[in-house]
Amino acid sequence: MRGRRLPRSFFEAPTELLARELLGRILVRREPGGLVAGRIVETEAYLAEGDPASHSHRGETARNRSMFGRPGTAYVYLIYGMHHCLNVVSAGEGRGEAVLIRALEPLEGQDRMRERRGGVADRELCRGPGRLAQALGLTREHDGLDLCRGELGLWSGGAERPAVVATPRVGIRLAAELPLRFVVAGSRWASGPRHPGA
DNA sequence: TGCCTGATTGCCT
DNA sequence: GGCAATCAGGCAA
Repeated sequence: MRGRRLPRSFFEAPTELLARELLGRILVRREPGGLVAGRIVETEAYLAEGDPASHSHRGETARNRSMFGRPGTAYVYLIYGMHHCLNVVSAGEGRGEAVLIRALEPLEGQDRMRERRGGVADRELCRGPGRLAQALGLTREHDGLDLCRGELGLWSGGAERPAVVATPRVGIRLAAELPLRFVVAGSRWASGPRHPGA
């Protein structure tokens, strides 16, 4: 059902393309207590050039180092002092581009997710980048992990590819007009304050 | 050294 | 719909 684990070559792709290709894929975390997994239904692309909203826009720092790592690396950062967000490094090593995972459809380990999320409605378990990171128990400790091997990984999912809608990104001020957010059309699991039209 | 801001969330009115 | 919570990086002084 999860298909096969996505290889390095999958991530060595233009960031916008990878952001689309990640929709419908399965994010899996294998932890001592069991498996926690969900289907990606919403992503955002963050580019190296012409994208002042990207963490890499001002160059490499101690915080964003892993964003410049090999494609397939996890970049996890703390935002607003309290929420973690998971990104997947794309393009090429040293480029500083990544895809933010914004929402999942829970597939496995929902009990574990409910514990971590404090008993919210199931629809809220992984709807939003901070929420899914909390549901999977991801923190800065997971920053820099290789998604091609180890406890955290991405799987191909089924052969069917979902219909994709592109919209402006959520919650940013700079370059807010660029249509770099991608959503599985009609998914009830997507976040988005309020998606326009769809 | 200090101030300001942010790829968010959830609680309050 | 508004706003506080909370902290590290980036930049000005």
